[in-house]
Amino acid sequence: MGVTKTEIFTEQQNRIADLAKAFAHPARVAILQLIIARKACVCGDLVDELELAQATVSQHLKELKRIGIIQGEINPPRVCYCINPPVWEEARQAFGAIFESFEAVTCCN
Amino acid sequence: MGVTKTEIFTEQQNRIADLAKAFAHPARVAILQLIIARKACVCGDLVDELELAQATVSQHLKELKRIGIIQGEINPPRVCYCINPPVWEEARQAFGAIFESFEAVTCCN
DNA sequence: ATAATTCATCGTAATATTGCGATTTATATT
DNA sequence: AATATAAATCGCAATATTACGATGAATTAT
Repeated sequence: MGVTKTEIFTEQQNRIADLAKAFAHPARVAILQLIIARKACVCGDLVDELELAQATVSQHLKELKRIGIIQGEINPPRVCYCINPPVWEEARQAFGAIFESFEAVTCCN
Repeated sequence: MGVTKTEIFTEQQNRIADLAKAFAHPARVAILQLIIARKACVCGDLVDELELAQATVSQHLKELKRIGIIQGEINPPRVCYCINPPVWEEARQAFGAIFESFEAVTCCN
């Protein structure tokens, strides 16, 4: 039904899925990379760098904010975005744990 | 339009987005965790473990196969799934690189 | 005050995803 | 051959996502 049955999964599984969504669209990957590369926070420069309309970029930023992986500081008339370190660390830990959980033991090889 | 403009992003950005999609739905996270936990490959046991219809599980498996992160071995009448080590390693590297690229230097704190 | 800017949000359109029942395919068993 | 089992695929419905033009809100500059 296009509606994910979140209630049948664990909190952890739902959170991992959410964190993964931050990277599950190339525009968001590009936005995160730009924010990181510029160390200083980026704002509407993203619109210039990406071939996407301002409204589209704004929507991706909103999604990244919802997940919590970035934060925006209003610095009128601009808004300055940067990585939110605690959530970034949370994501690193979560994915690190998953990747470590598998030790190349497969049956079909 | 619901259609991602993949052509305006780099190969790498598109690939990372694809790899992230493997983890961007709680059902797929659960499936990967089950496959890993059972070391031996899981097949339709997934349907028993998850409260999802067989058709739904099959579709998630198809997506994971498309990405390449799992592989299925036909072992009639069952199909045995397991992690595809090279792609798993690719994902680990890709996310590792991203997470390392940020060193807690933010402007808004 | 007025105009210019930056960005968020609204509304809309198009496409994608999620989920499942029903069916099909493929093989094993009888 | 007929049946049973396992899994993929089809077709549909419902919801989500992606994208953008237009508009609105907030602030700065004139």
